Amino acid sequence: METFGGEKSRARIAYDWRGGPLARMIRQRLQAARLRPSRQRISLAGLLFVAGDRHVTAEQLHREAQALDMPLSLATVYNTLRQFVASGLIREVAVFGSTVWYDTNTGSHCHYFDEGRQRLEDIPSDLTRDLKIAAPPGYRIVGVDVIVRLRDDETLQ
Amino acid sequence: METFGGEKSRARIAYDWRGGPLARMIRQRLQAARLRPSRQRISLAGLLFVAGDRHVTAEQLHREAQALDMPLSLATVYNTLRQFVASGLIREVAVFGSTVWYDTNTGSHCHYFDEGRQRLEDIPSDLTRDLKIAAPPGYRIVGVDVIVRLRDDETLQ
DNA sequence: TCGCTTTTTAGAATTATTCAAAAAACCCGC
DNA sequence: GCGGGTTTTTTGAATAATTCTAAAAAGCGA
Repeated sequence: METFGGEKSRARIAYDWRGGPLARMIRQRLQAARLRPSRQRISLAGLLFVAGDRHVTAEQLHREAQALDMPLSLATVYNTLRQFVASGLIREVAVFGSTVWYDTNTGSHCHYFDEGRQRLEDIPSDLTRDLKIAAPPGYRIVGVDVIVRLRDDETLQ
Repeated sequence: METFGGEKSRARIAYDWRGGPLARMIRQRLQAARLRPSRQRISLAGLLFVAGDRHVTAEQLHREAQALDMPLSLATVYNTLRQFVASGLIREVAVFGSTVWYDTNTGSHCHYFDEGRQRLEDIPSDLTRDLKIAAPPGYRIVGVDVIVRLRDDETLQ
């Protein structure tokens, strides 16, 4: 096991991976979505798509990027997440509270929200398949959000 | 058909109903929830519970109260709605966007959200009955929110 | 009515997010 | 590789929804 070992080398790692094979895949993904592969977009896409399904807020993602010395502003995180949503790379999830959550899994599925730890997670099975929903006349369904709010037994009382 | 006919008489109506039979029922409801029946709480409960199921934001409710010359501040509307939620008189609904919605129907049911007109409505049948949800070990389910987002055909394109 | 507690209020503070304009980065043809 | 037009990013201000704070008002029991 190896630690990162200091500011400089972390910076190099954060910078260097942008030339690697992972970065090439991400560039392709961005290009397919007609988004110019800028440093910042590649960095953020890296964080989002490297490790399976993720659920993050803009603030969280920004902190993560900073911890890895990826130079980008909070505004860019917000902009980029919005663009990624618009391009269908990720999706928004409506949760209680004032914060918007982003989910890298764009398929049809539902969420648990842990109110104590403020964490969002996928529900393994797709519950929405069981729902028989019809749009009222004159309307079209643009999305279905199911969120199951949880409290862990300690927090509960 | 009769109009309200001017500021004064609207003010009297808004004030006077607080002595009537409706107000008595609302007082009882507040008392049952261990909330002191202040003018403001009675006024707001009146707006919320007189006319069947309602879906409102704090801002909307405040405007409504002002239009009826009920004297109360926006902060009170926010406080009161939070207390009503805590007492189980109403419930919150998680919707996209930064605004919290309140629903006077506390039973298990789902919602349509009209994104064009920004309006929330109950879905007649209770879809959640079809959902087979289990809490992960160590957790308890404190609520299930299903919101079906709609666009009307004009707004759509 | 008096006095104690709860509630309300106005306005400041906070939080999450968006906006606007300037600076920087990207990309194309040469 | 280099200028020039376009796209992105950035900083800081602006906004929107909500909460907080301390003081004033209202409610309530003796």
